[in-house]
Amino acid sequence: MSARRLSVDPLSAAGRLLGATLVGRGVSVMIVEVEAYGGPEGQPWPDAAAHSYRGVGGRNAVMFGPPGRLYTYRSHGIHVCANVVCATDGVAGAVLLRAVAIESGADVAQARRGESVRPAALGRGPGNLCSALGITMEDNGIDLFDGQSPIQVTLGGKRDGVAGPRVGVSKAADRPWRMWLAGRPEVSLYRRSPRAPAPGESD
DNA sequence: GGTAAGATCAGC
DNA sequence: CTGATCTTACCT
Repeated sequence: MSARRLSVDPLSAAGRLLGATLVGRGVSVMIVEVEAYGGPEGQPWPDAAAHSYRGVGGRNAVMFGPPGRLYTYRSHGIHVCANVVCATDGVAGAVLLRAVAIESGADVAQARRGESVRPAALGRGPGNLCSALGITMEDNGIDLFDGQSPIQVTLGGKRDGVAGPRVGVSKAADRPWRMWLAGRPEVSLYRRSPRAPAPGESD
């Protein structure tokens, strides 16, 4: 089982997921943009921006479980976002999927997103990506390496990733834990969270 | 028991 | 820039 290849720190796992293939629900995509997230103080990668920072809670239990599972959460009460869990059982770590390039099933993705959405934007953004792939909160915790799962991942692919600061977070906003494939039109434009302190400020 | 903020997105 | 919409965490 190659979920073992995700038994590493979040940034390394992010690098391994870049260029990987995700298949399920009539669509096949390549991952082109991700963000790494750590865990609480006292664990290997304390990360104030992570959902797991305050310890195991209601929604984030999957983040503390074994690698290779899907961790979904609802954002702003509206969108669903998806992470791939990394590290080891008991240690929190995950990689947020931020953008994908549709390889096949673009018609299915287009139907889910709406006919007016441009092709490069079909899988751009964490919420949009889940919409395009048909991922819902029902999928929280599924094993992406299990052939029975509705969504499955295959590692291996490009390794020419570029790193920069994370998008949307108000804490630890300067940490360069976002990675993407340079030149890909599906990658979202960087914009700092309006709630984040000025660059370089401690928080 | 109340409230504010949030790993977002689309439309002005 | 703002509204939509709801869950969680933290406060009194």
